[in-house]
Amino acid sequence: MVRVRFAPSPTGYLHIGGARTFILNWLYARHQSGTMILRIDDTDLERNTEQSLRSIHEGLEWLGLSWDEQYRQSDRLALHEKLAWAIFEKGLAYRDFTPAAAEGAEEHHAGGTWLSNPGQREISRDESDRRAAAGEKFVLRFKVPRGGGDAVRFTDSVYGEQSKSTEDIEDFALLRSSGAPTYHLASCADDADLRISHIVRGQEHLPNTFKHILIFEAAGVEMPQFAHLPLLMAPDGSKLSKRKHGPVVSITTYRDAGFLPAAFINFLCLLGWSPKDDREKLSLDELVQAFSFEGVNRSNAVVNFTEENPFDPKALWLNAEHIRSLPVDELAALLSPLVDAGPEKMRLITPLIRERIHLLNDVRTVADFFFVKELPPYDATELIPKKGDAEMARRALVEARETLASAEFTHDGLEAALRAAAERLGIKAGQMFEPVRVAVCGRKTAPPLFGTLEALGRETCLERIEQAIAKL
RNA sequence: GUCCCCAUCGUCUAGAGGCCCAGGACAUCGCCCUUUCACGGCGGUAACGAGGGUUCGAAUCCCUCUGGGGACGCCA
Repeated sequence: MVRVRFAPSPTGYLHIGGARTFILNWLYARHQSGTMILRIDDTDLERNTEQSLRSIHEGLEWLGLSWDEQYRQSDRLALHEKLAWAIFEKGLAYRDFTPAAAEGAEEHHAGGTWLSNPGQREISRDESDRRAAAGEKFVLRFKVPRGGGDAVRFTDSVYGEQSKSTEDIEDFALLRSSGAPTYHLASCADDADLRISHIVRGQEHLPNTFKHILIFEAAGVEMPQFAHLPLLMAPDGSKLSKRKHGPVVSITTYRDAGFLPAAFINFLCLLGWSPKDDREKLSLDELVQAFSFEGVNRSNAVVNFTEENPFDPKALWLNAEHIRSLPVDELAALLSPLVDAGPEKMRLITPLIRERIHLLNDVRTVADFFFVKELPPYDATELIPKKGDAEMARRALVEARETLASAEFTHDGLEAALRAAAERLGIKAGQMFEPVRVAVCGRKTAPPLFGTLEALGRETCLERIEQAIAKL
């Protein structure tokens, strides 16, 4: 039975790296008909915030990927402590009475890896118990085996065979001097208790895994399978971080800009994973179907954002692709709240703009003229068609006014009427359409003309053409 | 400093010894379609970090270097 978990610590908003970890966990769970667990790793009381917790839920809610079980680590402290002392009783952990290092003490790193504080491992059990009973502060450390030349080994589903000499693993802490469990202990205790079968997380945890293996072994529980994911990087090569890169890495930024969750998920999956068959655009079902750890890459992936363009161009393209493949009614329903338009009108407009927007919010700029009473001011010279002059523009508009007053107000009817009008004036169709387009849209770049006229309605069209004539 | 991981076009990637003087996608450039813009179609520019091996043959295997990233906390 596959059981996976996403275990964020609520110390900041959910960013795209975290979202990607969640998504790949979720895909694996669904692919295997397994269980997806959300576990809030909130053992660091100092840094936890309720706001962060809300942000995580908000982000995951937007993605629309559900989880089956939820836990909060702070509710399970007793479990963690119990494991720590069980390990201690087995003689695999010891009390370290060394006072906490002063702030900024860096001398550890001077001569290689720090392994343990001098003398502490050797304190006898009796003395250790006595000093603890006397109220002396201590931190409980794992007693990493020394001297045997042993190595800790495991097989990562993504990175393959891994091993690390125990000589390179320091005696990490299990319990702090406050008695509170550390991340390593709490995480392993919970993973064991929740019977997590696969630990899928960022590659930054790869070196930690050796410590976790030691804990699992000491706890005498079945070893979970590990799968580490390549990291998401900023274009400058550094690891994505909330602090350094700000809102561009927040998942809500994508939501608020008008990404479709399906497109966003699709994009994140393609960073560090590939279906290996040249497919780029995949639906959620296709992703679930195609996902496997074999498809996960080992090298880090850059999210290509810049100051001017906060979104990776490929993300934008994928979003446009997903938008285009949405049924008109569905897309119209998503769009109408953004521009405060009725569903009727929006259904008419949607087919005109759906090939022209990358983000849902683009509707505001691409289709703005559909929703304003008064067109923003534009230069009268805009009305002049190619190879024409103001007089031609005026004649075209006057003719258009006549024509549109009586024409059948449908796409085909309007096209026929305006083409005939152009012929009557002896000008090219384009020279007829251009002034009309600018008159009704207020600019040269706009959606297809006939559909636009139809959606705008006869009254508005005539009004705007009238105003344009007045400008000339 | 010590340990771990990684290394194919600008970016995301395919490639698990001959199918690769390296394929796809985005971006970019050009052409076509076209009433503008977009969509679409066609085409171009563009990559195996370096050096050694192994092999008849290496992007693919091994070693070294270089480069990048990560971890070394009583944070997670």
